[in-house]
Amino acid sequence: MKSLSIKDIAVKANVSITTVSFIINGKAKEKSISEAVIEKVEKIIEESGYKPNQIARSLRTGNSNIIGLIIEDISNSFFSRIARLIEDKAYKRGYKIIYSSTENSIDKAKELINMFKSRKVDAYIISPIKGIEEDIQMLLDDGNPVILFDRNLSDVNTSYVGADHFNASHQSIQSFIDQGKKNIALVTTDINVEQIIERYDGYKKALEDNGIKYDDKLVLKIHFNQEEGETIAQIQELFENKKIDAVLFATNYLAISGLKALKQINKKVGDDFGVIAYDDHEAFELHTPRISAVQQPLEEIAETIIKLILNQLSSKGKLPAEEVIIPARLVIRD
Amino acid sequence: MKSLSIKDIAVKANVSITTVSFIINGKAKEKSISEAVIEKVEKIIEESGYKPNQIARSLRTGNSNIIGLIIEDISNSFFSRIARLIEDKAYKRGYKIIYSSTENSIDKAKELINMFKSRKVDAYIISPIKGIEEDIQMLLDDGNPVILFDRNLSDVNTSYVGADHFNASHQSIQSFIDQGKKNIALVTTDINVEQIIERYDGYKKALEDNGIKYDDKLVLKIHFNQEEGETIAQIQELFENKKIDAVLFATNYLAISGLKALKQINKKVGDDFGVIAYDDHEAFELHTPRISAVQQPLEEIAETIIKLILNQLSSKGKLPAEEVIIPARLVIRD
DNA sequence: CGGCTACGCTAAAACGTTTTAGTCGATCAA
DNA sequence: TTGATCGACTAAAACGTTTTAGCGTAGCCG
Repeated sequence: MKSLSIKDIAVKANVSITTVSFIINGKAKEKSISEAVIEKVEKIIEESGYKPNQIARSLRTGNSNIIGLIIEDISNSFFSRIARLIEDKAYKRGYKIIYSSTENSIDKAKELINMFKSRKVDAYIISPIKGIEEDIQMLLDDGNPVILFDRNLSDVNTSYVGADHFNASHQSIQSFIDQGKKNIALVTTDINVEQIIERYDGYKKALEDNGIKYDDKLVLKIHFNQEEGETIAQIQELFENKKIDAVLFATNYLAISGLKALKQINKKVGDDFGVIAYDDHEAFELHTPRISAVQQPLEEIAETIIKLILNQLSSKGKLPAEEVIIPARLVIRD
Repeated sequence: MKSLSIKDIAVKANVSITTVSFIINGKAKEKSISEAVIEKVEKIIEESGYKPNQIARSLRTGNSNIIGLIIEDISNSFFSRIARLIEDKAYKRGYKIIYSSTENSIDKAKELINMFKSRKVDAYIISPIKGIEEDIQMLLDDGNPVILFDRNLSDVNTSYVGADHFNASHQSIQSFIDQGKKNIALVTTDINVEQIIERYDGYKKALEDNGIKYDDKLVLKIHFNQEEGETIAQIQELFENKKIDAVLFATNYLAISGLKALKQINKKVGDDFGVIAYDDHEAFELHTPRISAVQQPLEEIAETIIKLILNQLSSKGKLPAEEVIIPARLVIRD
């Protein structure tokens, strides 16, 4: 069963294709189509269940009402939650979202950008990785709205929305120090992205501000794509061999692995061993004792992203890049 | 900067559009284009960075190399994990995935189907809800490959991939009984979908098989879209007012809420109070004590879905609907 | 009465591909 | 010599829309 086309409707209504198109697009009044014809055509459309072919539409108009969202990994709860919020908000404004994960692979990221480009998405929301600066610059040069989030790319002049990682990290470490902790570890990843570096810088600066000497041996950089088992082993090694009374995990999945590691070596979180995780997770609230965490304001981030995108879409000319840094919240538990 | 079209390439290479198209689509040999021309054109394409406009392609060929994935909620870890696996596997076979969440709204589900339809996706993977049978039937009538997963729709004759919810639930309850539990509660939702009903049936049957009388008061049906606070309150009420020594949560988010509820009223999970969650979650492994869970074999489900889809896509005629039920695994912890 | 504008509608071009049905010359078998 | 086949390529239709330009009639102004 072939699906209906505008032509079928035109024939049925005994009017021209043009007329039907005007009616579909709400230009009937403006183009002075008579009330009678409008009603007749609308009735036929209704009855036949005709839906315009969006592909033909896109081909003709050059836009798609689709926003492309490129993230690191949809199965990470930070991203899946933000994706959901963005999807929701975009949907309410008449936009659809297509998303896809890069898995931190430069090649896949490039491919995704190309795919979105050849599908003529109207705008791009990207949590980028180093190595795709050129591709992003090309999108910008072609006049596409692009918003980076979560991580910024300093070499390229785009709008960006993200949390204040430096301060959140600084504040976390400060809270440890205020509790009298001295030997504070940082478990982070080796991916070379801004927000991870900022968290590291915040850690360092807080130590310095309090006259505590930075010790390289207390910082563990986990290789990004490795097996969880190995991660756990490395973390255990850190905790068993060093004198440590507090630790900041730079991502929520590291914190999860870290908590598993602690559990296995039977080291308890508590007054004499503090833990803070960056990015909250359901498991932290449930853990005994409950784990403190830095919460990124997801709702606000999503809302800001959508606002910036819509601004850019509705303005003809290019808008100046805008950076929005949103404070993160340290939630102290138990 | 307008993007290049096949015509630009043709002009540059001084050949016809047709020739370029043949080369792009690997039909050069078959259409006996000379080696020299092939090389020349390929070089020009390479240098200019030309990418075919997929929209025009789709319009002409009627397919898109895109598979539409419709799920309940991307921020639920079960779905986001399966989405990631499906995306990955599809990607390796040259297909892209577009996904979107229904939020259990019939209207949104219908809209999504229409959106995918008008974008001419090649196939549909849907975790359906009751009320969209007709829409799915229409997709089938139009000859589209459709695979349902997670939940089946008995009124419509589609392929389906899902876990064996009845047995998993039965087995869970049986394990409680084997431990000597007598008053076993079930916390489930009121959404009227097959897999939830099967879990309920498994619960009932296991009690019956062991000569335990089914007690309506031990079954709590949580309204789907309600606030978490209310859910927690209801669960607390259940536990405080009834004599209960074990509970099966029918979804992982209910289990999360349930554990929060238990924590607040300071009821400990342990030998005299057993908990099993349906669908595993990182929080369960980390909980003290660790929480047992029914694991759906995500990897296998994703793989099976993709296989069925590809089979249908590559066979011309319609294939008979196929139901694949995959056993779930009860993981007993601590 | 001639020229304008408004009304109600439509023909046809354009968007960027794929694909069918050729064309034109050269080679080949009979 | 002729008809068929092959090699190398191409013109043009088609996919389903949107949109520009325009057509014929009627009413109105001066």
